[in-house]
Amino acid sequence: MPKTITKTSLSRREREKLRQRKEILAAALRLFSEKGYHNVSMQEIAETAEFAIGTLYKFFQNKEDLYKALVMEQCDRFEAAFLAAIEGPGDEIERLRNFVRVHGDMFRANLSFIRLFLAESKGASFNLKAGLDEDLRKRLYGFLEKLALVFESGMNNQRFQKIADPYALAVALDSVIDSFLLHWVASPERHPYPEDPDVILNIFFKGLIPP
Amino acid sequence: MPKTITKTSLSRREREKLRQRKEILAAALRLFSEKGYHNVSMQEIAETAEFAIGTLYKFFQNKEDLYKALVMEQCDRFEAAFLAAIEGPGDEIERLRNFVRVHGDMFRANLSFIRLFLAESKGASFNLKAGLDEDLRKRLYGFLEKLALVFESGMNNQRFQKIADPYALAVALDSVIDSFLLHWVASPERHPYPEDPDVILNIFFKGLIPP
DNA sequence: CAAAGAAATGACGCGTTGTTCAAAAAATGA
DNA sequence: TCATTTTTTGAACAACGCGTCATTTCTTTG
Repeated sequence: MPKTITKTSLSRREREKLRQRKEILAAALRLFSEKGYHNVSMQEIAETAEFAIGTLYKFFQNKEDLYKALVMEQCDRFEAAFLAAIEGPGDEIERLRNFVRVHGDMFRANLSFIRLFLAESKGASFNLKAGLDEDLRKRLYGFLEKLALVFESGMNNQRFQKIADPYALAVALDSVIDSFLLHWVASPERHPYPEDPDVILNIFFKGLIPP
Repeated sequence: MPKTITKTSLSRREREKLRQRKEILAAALRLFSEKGYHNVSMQEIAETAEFAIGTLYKFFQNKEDLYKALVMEQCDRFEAAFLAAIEGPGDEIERLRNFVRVHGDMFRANLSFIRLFLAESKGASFNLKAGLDEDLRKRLYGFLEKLALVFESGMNNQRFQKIADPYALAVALDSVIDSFLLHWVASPERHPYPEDPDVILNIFFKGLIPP
């Protein structure tokens, strides 16, 4: 009767549960990414994950709950990767380059989730009653403030000129990257996401109007 | 029996029909903007517009049709205004300023539609079976090509430096404006949409890295 | 004014979907 | 092995919403 569970390793039962949960979320991710919240039924998720409908309700209170958990957990991964890039080593310019690069990498590796992610974080998502979008927007703002710190720090040590408010620059850079990625998703051959981060960053680094 | 209709003025009946159609679309716009496609029922639209459900089907084949017509007609207005700005008089810089300004004006005047517009044109919209988003994306691309011409022309007559591909610049400017507007919608007092277009344009005009 | 035609109405049919729960199956442990 | 507990299952339920169409209301015309 192994009631006690070590902090680091869970009981076999619990590990099994987590595995199942992950499988359900994986199936749901695939479906939601392809068809959107309202065009996927619990029936469908259950079939794809090879569980009975009832089983889904052992893990998630309802459909909304399942969806929220899915989006939130994916966002955790994205946020962690982006933070690592902008708070890692290197000067401000190098960190911005890393950010652009990691953004591209993450999106390439999670193609199916991109559209869902952009829809939820940028465009208005009317999927859920109690706004998931609000939670996500808050997280985005929090991240943008940290990205703004990179610009601010660069301005403080004379590496950057004060051409705009740091937060505004953060907003701008993030949106430009997302736009480039969206174009890349739409037609990868016509609008490839640049290997060289400076293709994007030069828009910010260099001035359009000659000095 | 006024069967013949002048090209310019329609019969009383037809004018009446158009008025009704407009009223239905106005009601639908309000509802869809607030709650999104899937959270608005035909019942609700009918009640808001003060018609019977059946009447809606005199004007639109089905719910999707109604929604598409709504979004498309709104986009017509936006596109026309934007085109007037970037193809109007003035040098390239002035035209870009106009574009930023008009963008702000249009959005301010159509607040309720912004989120819907961004969701449909930027984020993935899974609302409809046969992609409205694809149509809109095509239109967006077409417009961006015209916006790119402004940058190209500026480069050709030495007003602009060739810091990036003109189309890339168009994508970037458009996305930055939209992002600023989205932030403004979320909290108008904290992130006001700048009266002075150069607050946004300086990100492009001036270089972050000193020459 | 009355008959014929046109338009508007909204209750209802029908399919869909989220959620429940009693029964079946599997796991447990003595 | 078998009684007991835990987990899984999926048919049944209830709610909902789109779109239809028989009926009513309004308009036109003779």
